[in-house]
Amino acid sequence: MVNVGNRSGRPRAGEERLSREAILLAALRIVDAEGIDALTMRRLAATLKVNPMSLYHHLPNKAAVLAGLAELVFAELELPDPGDSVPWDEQLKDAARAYRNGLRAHPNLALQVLSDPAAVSNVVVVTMEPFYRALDRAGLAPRQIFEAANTLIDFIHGFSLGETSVRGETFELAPDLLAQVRALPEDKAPTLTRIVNELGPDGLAYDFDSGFESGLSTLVAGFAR
Amino acid sequence: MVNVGNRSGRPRAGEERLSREAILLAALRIVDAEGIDALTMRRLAATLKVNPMSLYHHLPNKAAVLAGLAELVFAELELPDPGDSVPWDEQLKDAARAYRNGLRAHPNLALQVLSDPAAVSNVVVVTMEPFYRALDRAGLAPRQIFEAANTLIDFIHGFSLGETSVRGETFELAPDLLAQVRALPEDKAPTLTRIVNELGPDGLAYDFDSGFESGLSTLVAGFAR
DNA sequence: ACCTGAACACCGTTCAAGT
DNA sequence: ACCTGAACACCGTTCAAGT
Repeated sequence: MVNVGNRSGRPRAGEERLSREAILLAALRIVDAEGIDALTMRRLAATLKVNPMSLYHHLPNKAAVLAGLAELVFAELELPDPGDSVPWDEQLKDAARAYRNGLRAHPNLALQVLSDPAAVSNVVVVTMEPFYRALDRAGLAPRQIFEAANTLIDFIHGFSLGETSVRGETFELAPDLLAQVRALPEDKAPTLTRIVNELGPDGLAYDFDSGFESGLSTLVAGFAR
Repeated sequence: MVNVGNRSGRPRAGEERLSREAILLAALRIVDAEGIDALTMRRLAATLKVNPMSLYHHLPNKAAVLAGLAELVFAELELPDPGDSVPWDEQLKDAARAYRNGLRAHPNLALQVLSDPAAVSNVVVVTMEPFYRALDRAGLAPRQIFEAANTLIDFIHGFSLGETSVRGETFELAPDLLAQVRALPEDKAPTLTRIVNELGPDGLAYDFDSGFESGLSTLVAGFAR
């Protein structure tokens, strides 16, 4: 492996070995492959074959790296806008599905992304047009559109949090609901116990896709009231 | 300050200076007061006037401390169950409000709590009875009850994530929506731009309480369809 | 301006030794 | 079993020095 110029000193113009973008892309690869805890400034520098301190010329600190990653994930997000060729509720659902899928593309980053107010605020501005357009077509008033969009986003965020948190964890960490309920003291939660038993093991095998669709349908019905 | 026995060696029975519970309570105080990053094993030991390594006799590692904190927060959670004296939708809303308030009690811990699958799974079992009872009274089938409860929980989680993330941050981090939208290129997001402009600065002053209520109403209407 | 090396003030955790 | 002290293998970041 040729060691192309890890001498110190300022590189000539156009020969910079780093850039904010290159650093963030390398960071994203680490996080995607090994999780958020694997991302350290030193590790990041090593994969870029650079001194750890060099990073600080492009990003002020580690928090900025994480914020930049949230930005990257949302920048990749492109909600489809089928225009008015489909009913408003399908338009809304499609946009919601695309948003969920965008978050799933980098599950190890979801927590970071969803808890970064600046990133979330920005994504609302950049990608929410299909949401607003669909809700407008549904005939809602401006205030209702605003609140409906927020409610839908909150649902997707909460859903994605659950969906991405479970991934990669051992199943011991998400113990079987049926067994847990049956271990409850008698009559501690009678309705829950009855419902869970009626559903049985098969009915409780949670499927994320159908859970998401169920939530979407409920919300659309609620908006349409 | 008297230094009561920081000699080494095993304490006599009943004179143990530590316990899992005491450690977790001390950790909770640190996190509540100074945020999750302030919690280190060394810092935690210092506030307990104990050697850092002593903690490891009660909790296997730092991850176990964080998991224990999530457990604590949810253990405090007590959803009111007014029984059948109120309509089912009020019963459901009240339980949802109580759940939200439980998460707000420790905002610095919300992220940790919501992303801990074991803790979330456990809270569902222990506190969701009012949700299930209300939805049962609404006349939903078991499968619908299960999915409705999940949808409601996801909404509350997503909402709480937004609510607690913004807290304590400088407002620069959640830039003004109106200004952001107006900075967009012409016709990038026409509907969004129109709606936001119609609402104006006052209409956009987001109020978490009314946002939560709006989401609850939408969901209840959707469940009742 | 951009990269480097040494250094500072921390981390979580292992291990051997005390009682 | 429970607590301690020293040590290991890390962190993020500051600072002075190179070009």
